[in-house]
Amino acid sequence: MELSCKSEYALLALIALSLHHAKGEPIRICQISAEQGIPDRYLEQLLATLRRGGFVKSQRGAKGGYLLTREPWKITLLDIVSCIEGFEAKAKELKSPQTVEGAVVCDLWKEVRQAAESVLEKCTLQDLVDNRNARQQIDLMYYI
Amino acid sequence: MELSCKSEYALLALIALSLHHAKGEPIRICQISAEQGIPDRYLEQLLATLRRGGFVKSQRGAKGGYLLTREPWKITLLDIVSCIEGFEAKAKELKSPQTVEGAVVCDLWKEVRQAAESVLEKCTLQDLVDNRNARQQIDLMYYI
DNA sequence: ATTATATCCCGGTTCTACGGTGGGGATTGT
DNA sequence: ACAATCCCCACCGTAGAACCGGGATATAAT
Repeated sequence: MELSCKSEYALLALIALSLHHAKGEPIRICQISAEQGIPDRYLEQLLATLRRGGFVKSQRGAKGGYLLTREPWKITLLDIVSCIEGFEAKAKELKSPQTVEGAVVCDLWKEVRQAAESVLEKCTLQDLVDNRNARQQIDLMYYI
Repeated sequence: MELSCKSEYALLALIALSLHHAKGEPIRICQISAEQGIPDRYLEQLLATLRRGGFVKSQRGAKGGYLLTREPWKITLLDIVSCIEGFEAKAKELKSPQTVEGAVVCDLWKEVRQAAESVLEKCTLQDLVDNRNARQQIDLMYYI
């Protein structure tokens, strides 16, 4: 389970897409990258991965951009992170332990991974958006 | 939180040290590396890190080797992994988020990390050793 | 004292992934 | 036609992982 900058960028982009999702209009890469401070050419790659993962669809040409394919509450964060971090993580698991000690540590690893994944599994993209809106309310109160 | 091969090697080495801990005799690097299938020169580096972290002490010269400095039940796995994966992980936290969305994702990251760390925190080196012994019993039963 | 044994410490090498950049091509609304 | 926008492929620099060598140093046995 990796929690790299990559996954963070992907979540930020999907939050941005969720916020505009009601309108039904596509959002441009450069718009997201400007709002969230993500290098646009890098974001492009991540959105391509998310598109292949079936989370977003793209519309090419003028007035084009990206759209969510599903409602934000139908996407768990584990789905997203798994897509971004790739499936070669599964390949790493395949190295079956040769010793008793190796098996014990392997079990421990699975337990830790499970703990992390359960957090991501319980949380949907909509939950993140709700958190964002709640936090923005708080910030506004301080501003007044 | 990284769960790399590095940490796995370190845990295996410390399990091996725990198993021989009662005798009070030091164990050589080459013995551990042979038992656990760890490249000896690499293991040397990891044991040096663990020594600087205060988990093991070394005895140089003939009949030398490594020894645990504390009892296995006084060492949590979080202690070990934190020592091995380094403290620059804390530096990564320092990048305070610039946007509301960034803050939300940062909170999520902390939550995931906390979940993983709590698993490691609850488990001591002795627990690992006990698991190992229990598993070996099972293997023996199948063998008979 | 000498020697064998072991760690210690310095360095180098190879490989992979991450974060990021660039160029050219395909598609689409106006 | 044209501009806007995504698509694809390739590249670069850096960092860390995993690993290897060589020599210095400390210790025990002789």
